[in-house]
Amino acid sequence: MNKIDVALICKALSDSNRLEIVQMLSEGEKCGCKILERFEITQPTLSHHMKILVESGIVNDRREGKWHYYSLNSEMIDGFKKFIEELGNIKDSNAERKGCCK
Amino acid sequence: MNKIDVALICKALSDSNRLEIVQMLSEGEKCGCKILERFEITQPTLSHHMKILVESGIVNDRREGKWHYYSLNSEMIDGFKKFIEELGNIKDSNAERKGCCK
DNA sequence: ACCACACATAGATAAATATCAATGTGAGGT
DNA sequence: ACCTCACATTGATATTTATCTATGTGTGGT
Repeated sequence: MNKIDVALICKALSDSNRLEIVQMLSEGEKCGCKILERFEITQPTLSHHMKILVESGIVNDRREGKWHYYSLNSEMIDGFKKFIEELGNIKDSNAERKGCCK
Repeated sequence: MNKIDVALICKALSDSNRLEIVQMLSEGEKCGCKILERFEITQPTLSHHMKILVESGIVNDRREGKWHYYSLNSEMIDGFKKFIEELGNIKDSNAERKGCCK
């Protein structure tokens, strides 16, 4: 997973409504109206948020009849976690800080 | 660490320039001008990005004479990692999906 | 054929964001 | 005192975003 993908996922998670939706989906697959119940937003707004989550790749959208079932894309989540896990892990390679601005 | 903090950090990481800055800081503490060298942005733009990173809490700013030394705030990074690590971990609690839209 | 329901799309608006050129600030060196 | 350097702040602008109301689309039931 590259920097652009990760930045996109971060953008998707940078809204606390969307973050909460992802947490909800940790409980398992859920349909749109079930998600809508838990928020004080209108249906078009939820639709907008779901689109962003799906386009970032971390949420799957499965249609069945009238309904849309949303779930987490665990491959994507795992890739994202791996990237984040490596953030801040010091690489000795060129960890010198001697020369600065000179 | 709560949802709002995490959303703020995600917002900070949702720009690929800033994501790259954080990766750079994984190498160790760096001063602003050293960071600026690696990007094709102006100094005010970098200043703007650094402010967002510092305000999100994941980057520290240490002044020394004329310089600003930036480094990762490992407590914050760890808290963030912990939160992300738990994303998508299924909680059995109420993982039923039987009733939907009815 | 019609209606109700779940969801999407369009259009509008207010707020936030990324970026720049220009200018301010504060520290060190001469 | 003056200049230079590292960085911040101030507008300004173009783009993106979150949200709404209103309307469209497709599916299932009667």
